[in-house]
Amino acid sequence: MSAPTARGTLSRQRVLTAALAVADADGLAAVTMRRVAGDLGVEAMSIYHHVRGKDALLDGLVEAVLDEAAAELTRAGDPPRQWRAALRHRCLSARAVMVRHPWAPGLLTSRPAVPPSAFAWFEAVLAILVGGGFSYALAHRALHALGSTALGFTQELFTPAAAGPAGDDPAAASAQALAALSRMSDVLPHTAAMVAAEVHAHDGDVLGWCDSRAEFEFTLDLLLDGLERTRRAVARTSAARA
Amino acid sequence: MSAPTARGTLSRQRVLTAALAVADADGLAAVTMRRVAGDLGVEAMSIYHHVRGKDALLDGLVEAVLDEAAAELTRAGDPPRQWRAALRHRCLSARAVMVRHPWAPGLLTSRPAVPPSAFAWFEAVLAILVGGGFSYALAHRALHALGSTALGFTQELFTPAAAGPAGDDPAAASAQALAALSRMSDVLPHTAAMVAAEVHAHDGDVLGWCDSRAEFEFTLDLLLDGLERTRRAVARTSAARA
DNA sequence: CCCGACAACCTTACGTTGTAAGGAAACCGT
DNA sequence: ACGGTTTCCTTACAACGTAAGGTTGTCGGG
Repeated sequence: MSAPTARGTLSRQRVLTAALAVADADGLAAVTMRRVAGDLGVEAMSIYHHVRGKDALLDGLVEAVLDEAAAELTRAGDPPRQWRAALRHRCLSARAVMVRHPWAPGLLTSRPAVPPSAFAWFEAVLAILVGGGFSYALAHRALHALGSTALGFTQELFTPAAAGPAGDDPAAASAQALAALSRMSDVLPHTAAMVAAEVHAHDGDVLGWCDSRAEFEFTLDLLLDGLERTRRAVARTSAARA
Repeated sequence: MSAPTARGTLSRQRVLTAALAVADADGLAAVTMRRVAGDLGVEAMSIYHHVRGKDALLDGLVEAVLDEAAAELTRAGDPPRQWRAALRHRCLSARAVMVRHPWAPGLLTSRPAVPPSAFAWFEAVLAILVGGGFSYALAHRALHALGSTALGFTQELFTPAAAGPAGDDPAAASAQALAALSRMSDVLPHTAAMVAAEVHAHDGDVLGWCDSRAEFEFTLDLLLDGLERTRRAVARTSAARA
């Protein structure tokens, strides 16, 4: 017969890396319980002993990607001191990882809740910003602006679903998210501080404090201003050459 | 018995609007052949006579959303003359529609190929930009910069898959995309012109002509510059007040 | 040395999905 | 009235996620 299956050879890690290999090779759609198990020489149900289910597997995948991003960050050398360079450094590192795993951005934004490991990333970005003299309000806007484009992910950061189950009551969910966040203020000091500052500024309007319309316009104007400026710059240089 | 099903009552339009209703009500995951058919009082297989399959149904959905965006555009009044205001107008219209259909951005970016109707949108944006004095090169960058954030969608615009089936040869696919595009130069003059200009500038490096790394850095710097500027502006006003 | 407990792993099975194949029924032009 | 075409239904299958429970390997204590 074939060699008896080596017992005790599976593990959450092995499952996750197998899933990642499948995604890299054949895309996210190919990441199937049966396929991942098969690649490990094992039956589908077996991996349920190491991963709660498909959703947990996908969560594990984003976790893996974010870990890789963190690794990439250190691999790319010491972070610059200046906030601008430091942010650039971070964004380019994130992008490098996303390019390696083209399925990652889609997965990130499709996850129902913000993966916990992502909070660490945001916290670091926030630290850079406030360290560079940004107010929490502006840092908040900056986070959104850099969001989908530069960080490669970010959906609605503090969307109700981010905090855990809270029925269908958005107010309760929001309050719950706030509570969860303040409980983590030791690990995520800047994030917690930012939320506190914003909540205070909007004076209890907890639901609307992340006014995405305003965020959107802010980002949009940032881009439009920048485009206008470079347009003028280009016009000037070509005029000078003539 | 129940009333005999009225024949000839179905149509691609009815199927599409039913699917859109399902997506709005219960999310994109609820858009199932059986569910959509059921909501139309019909069996699953029946709608295959009006839609080639699930994929075509989803394509139809994005088409519907983009049509709605076009409608929103005219509903929001005459477009401003200035390129800046005109672009802003367009982006905000797009956003309004995306907000109405939260599942839309995810669907847009998850579609394997750029939906044809999206090209019309890009063409219009390009027209605004070149009308405002942008070179094709800069307009191209602007398109990417506004991309995911401001337009709400845009993935890799001219990704090989955009042009149709071409096996696994990226070079062939790219050439095919170019050919398809030049064939449409009457409908999409600016798009075709931009591509032509860029191809010429990069002198045959067809594969890398849409260097996403450069695009990324351009957008990133646009944002960082803007952030720095507003940070300084805020610092100034608060200093003046003190 | 054996043996009971405990993982790790497999088997079977169910409900759901997309869709291929072909049958029945209504409509339409002649 | 009737043949053809369109429209819709029935049946069926493969692939998916996963619940339930059986089997087998490993290991510590008697």
